[in-house]
Amino acid sequence: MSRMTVTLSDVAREAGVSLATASRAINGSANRTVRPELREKVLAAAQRLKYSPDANAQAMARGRTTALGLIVHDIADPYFSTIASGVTAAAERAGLVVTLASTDRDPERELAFVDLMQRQRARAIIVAGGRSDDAEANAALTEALAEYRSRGGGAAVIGQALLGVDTVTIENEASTSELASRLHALGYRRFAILAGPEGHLTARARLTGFRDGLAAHGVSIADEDVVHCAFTRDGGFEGMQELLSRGRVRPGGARDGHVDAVFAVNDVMAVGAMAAARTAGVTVPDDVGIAGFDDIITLRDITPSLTTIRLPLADIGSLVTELALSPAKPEPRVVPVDGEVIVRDSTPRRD
Amino acid sequence: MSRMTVTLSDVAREAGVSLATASRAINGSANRTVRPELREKVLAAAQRLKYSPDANAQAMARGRTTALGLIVHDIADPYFSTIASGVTAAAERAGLVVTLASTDRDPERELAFVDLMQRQRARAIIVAGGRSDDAEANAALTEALAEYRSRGGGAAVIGQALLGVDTVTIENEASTSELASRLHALGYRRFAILAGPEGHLTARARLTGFRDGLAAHGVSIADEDVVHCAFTRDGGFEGMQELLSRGRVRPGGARDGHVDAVFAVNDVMAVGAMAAARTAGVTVPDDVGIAGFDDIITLRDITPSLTTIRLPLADIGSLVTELALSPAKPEPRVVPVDGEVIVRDSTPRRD
DNA sequence: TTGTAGGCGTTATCAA
DNA sequence: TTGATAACGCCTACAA
Repeated sequence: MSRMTVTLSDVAREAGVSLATASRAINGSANRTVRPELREKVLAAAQRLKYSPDANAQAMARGRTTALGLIVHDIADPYFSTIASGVTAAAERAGLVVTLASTDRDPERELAFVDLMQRQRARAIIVAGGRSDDAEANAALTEALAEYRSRGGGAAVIGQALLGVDTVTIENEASTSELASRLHALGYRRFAILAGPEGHLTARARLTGFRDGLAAHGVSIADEDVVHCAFTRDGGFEGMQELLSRGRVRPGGARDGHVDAVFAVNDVMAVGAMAAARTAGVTVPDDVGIAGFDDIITLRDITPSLTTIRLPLADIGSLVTELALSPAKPEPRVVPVDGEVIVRDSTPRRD
Repeated sequence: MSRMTVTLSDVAREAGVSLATASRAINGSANRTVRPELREKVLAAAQRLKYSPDANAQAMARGRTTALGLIVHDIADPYFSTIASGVTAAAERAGLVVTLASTDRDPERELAFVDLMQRQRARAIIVAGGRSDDAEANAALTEALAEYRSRGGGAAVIGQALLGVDTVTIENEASTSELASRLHALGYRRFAILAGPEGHLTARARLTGFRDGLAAHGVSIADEDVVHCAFTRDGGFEGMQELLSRGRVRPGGARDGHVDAVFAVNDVMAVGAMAAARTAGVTVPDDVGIAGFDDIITLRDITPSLTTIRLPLADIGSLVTELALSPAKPEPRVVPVDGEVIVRDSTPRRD
């Protein structure tokens, strides 16, 4: 092994120029002024020495880094990984590098990561994933982000606009309301909802919107038909089991008073619910219709195909990145994104 | 806004100690020797000033960073996102931060990212995702990684052991061979394979293993029943369409000479194939059996449930991270990981 | 135990 | 157009 590290000084010496000139030749500084002849010499020397600029040193000298922090609840979840793909794409376009944190829904780890990004002097932080109604956790994160922004960092969030920063919101209520109308128009009358965790704001909005949508048609949902459960596949599975054991959903189809359609507040829950139904000998959609939310790509081919609400997740990822990177306004911006109701085979027309 | 940035010097001054003492008090340097009394004073000052150490400056002064680079083909693909979750977990354990690149299978972007990580002086680089047989691209990446390692970086790969670095290999041939045997034992006799791209080494290994496994039972696969296609859901869909249009798979079940089971070299392809079959009025598994590879979690609930080969993807992610971080050996290590054949409803026993 | 001072690799300011 | 040289923020021998 030769010298541990080749520095710009080495290149300068090799090229027979000053450090300053070498620097200018290589990065083409603002007032680009290096005689082509010298520039060639420097570039050649750099190549010969396999010079690789130290990004940390550059960041330090320039006073700005090239990092972008992304916080997700769980990168293995297709919802988040699709958003992440949009974020990485937008970041690459902006010449930035994405630093990823998968926090497993732990507020403390979210805070820790914001702090970490602060220390890395990351250009911006993106927080994906619905908030809970844990006021303390939200306040802490709000403050951490405010502190981060007061030091010049950008920040943007996907979900609820309650962290005091630019936010891409999902039109949860409007789209679930629309979904409810569509299902009603298809002839469904008795609904149950796998509603997610009680404190989960996104879940709550979807529940509310769905209920409101039905109310507009004079249909209400009994409390016993709203089952709270985890926001995951297993949550959907267990929630449906609960409905089954309560006799709200039954094999052989809905009859007087039984549920004829189940709305799960996200796709993976809907899939879990379908599995539970299957296990119990309940046929979807013959015995009961099922709808979800998100339109996860990997799940587009399940049978029966799932009625759901499509979210442009990758676009949302790009959008939130651009928000986080654009110069901050005095007032946080809120960019709403629509969901599109997609009716598929899991909720056929009822007679 | 007060001073743009509060530095360690500010803290030192505020606490009435020297820069060195402040540094030692805050990070607890090697020979931790700071009177508790002073340490308290420094910590208090830091808190008062909301001091946040500059990770870049620290990295520079210490001569080592805290970054780990992860290269995947497509983070939205559940295969890669699950691996990524294992990588982030292991990285967090090691006190590192993961920098993510989603290269869309573009060799040039892979190279560019290795170079980028080199400049960031990342501690290690992990490359996930099967190689193609593009000798030129592989050689270029091999060289880039070698260069990176010669400068002290760690590197490890998931897939084929042909990049000259530590590798976690998947026992593609052994497991597909085993799968073939199991299917044969279930009574399947005429197979087709959705084989992925011709140059894709992982796809090729799975094809080979499957063929070999069948050969051991005296069964061979006609060339016309091996369909090359993209390594994606759409590839599986189109491949199956091809089999259908060739009349190799038909509605109403297999009869003399028709295919009674289709092996897709990964799960998302298998799902695409099932969709194509469904579209053509071919019932799975009644008319034809289908098997995949990977056991993607999100797909565990599809109907009929998919016979596949389970890979511990998250564990593989952690494992490859540990490899990349462990001190380099003169010879690259190769750690093989077994797949476990899981027979489900998509390939029931044939009479 | 604490402080002084040099160094990490670049960029940027200011003369020349 | 080029070249010294001072930052950038922190760590760490070395000295006191």
